[in-house]
Amino acid sequence: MYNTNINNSLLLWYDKHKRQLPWRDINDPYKIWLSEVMLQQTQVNTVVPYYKKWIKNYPTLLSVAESNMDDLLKLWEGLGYYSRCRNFFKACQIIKNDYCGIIPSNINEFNSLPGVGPYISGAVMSIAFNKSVPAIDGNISRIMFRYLGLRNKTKHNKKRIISKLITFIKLRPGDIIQSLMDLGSSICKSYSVKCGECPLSHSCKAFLHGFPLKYPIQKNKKSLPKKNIIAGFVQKNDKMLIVKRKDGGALGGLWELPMIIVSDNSNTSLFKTSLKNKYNLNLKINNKIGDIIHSFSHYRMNIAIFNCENVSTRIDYSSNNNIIKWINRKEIDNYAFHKANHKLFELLEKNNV
DNA sequence: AAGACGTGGAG
DNA sequence: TCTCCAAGTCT
Repeated sequence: MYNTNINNSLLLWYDKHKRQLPWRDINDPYKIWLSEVMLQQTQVNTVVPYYKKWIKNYPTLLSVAESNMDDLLKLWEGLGYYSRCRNFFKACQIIKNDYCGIIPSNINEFNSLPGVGPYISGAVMSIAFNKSVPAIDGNISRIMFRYLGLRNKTKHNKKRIISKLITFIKLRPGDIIQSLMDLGSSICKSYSVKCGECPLSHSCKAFLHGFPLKYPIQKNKKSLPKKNIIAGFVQKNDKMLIVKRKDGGALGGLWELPMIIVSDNSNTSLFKTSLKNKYNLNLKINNKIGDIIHSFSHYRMNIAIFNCENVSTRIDYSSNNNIIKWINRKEIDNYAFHKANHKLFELLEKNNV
């Protein structure tokens, strides 16, 4: 059941080729966990500066648990998938309150925390606690499909992959898991392979069959839907209006210029109505400043931004529990905005608005 | 179970 | 410019 040869080959390769990363060669489960959360669907080079900045500000789990959502989101700003940040914060608070601040080394307890799924629990168990628990991320999945010569991502095949991985990880499980991820990022990539440098090629079925890139079969994706959006640069005296997005939804907890989805973003009447309904603001909408394009993983948006004046006579902005603020342009850095806003801010600068 | 959820980089 | 991807999880 235990594959000594593969275990040795991987460890030899890893000891020679492992990447030096800020979360390597430590066994603090808090730091390992944080790195895994940040690395979800996100490239290593993107994560490194965010990870360093976070650890500098929050060196311990307790410091996170005692922080607040706004400050944490500000550190996460630009990294994307913001529910990761919200869930990590919640999970740290749960550990503080229910586990005396100690990260549970029991996989079922750890796996029950928000934002912790099968991959992260396996990764933390193996890397931080040195337990022989499999962890399957995109890299390891691809490598194992190729290694076993499997093409279809069926439930049955996924089970075979887990069983096979378990035979690899008896000795130094955390290093084996990380060696496979390094292998997947440098040698056994989605669209290119260097089988000549791979420590597994001698027993890799996809390699032996001659066409490793054909394993596994990729699903073709649907094209991105497009959404038209109107945003407003709304001024009152020297300040501009920003609004906070509702927790829980997309980009939850982040700030943005007021914006709405419309079918035709040259028609501003709906925008005017929306700001009246949501914030009890009366707007005079002036010239269009420009457009920006911004894509998410699941849709592409075209945002037209208009110059607006607040002409409300009454100061009553508390309707519907919507949180808004009037800020000076110099205060932008104090709030976490999603990327589309930074593109809009650049546009304002460029047009001397 | 398929779609939502962000962003930047590579080709 | 466009498409696909990069250490997944939640609903």
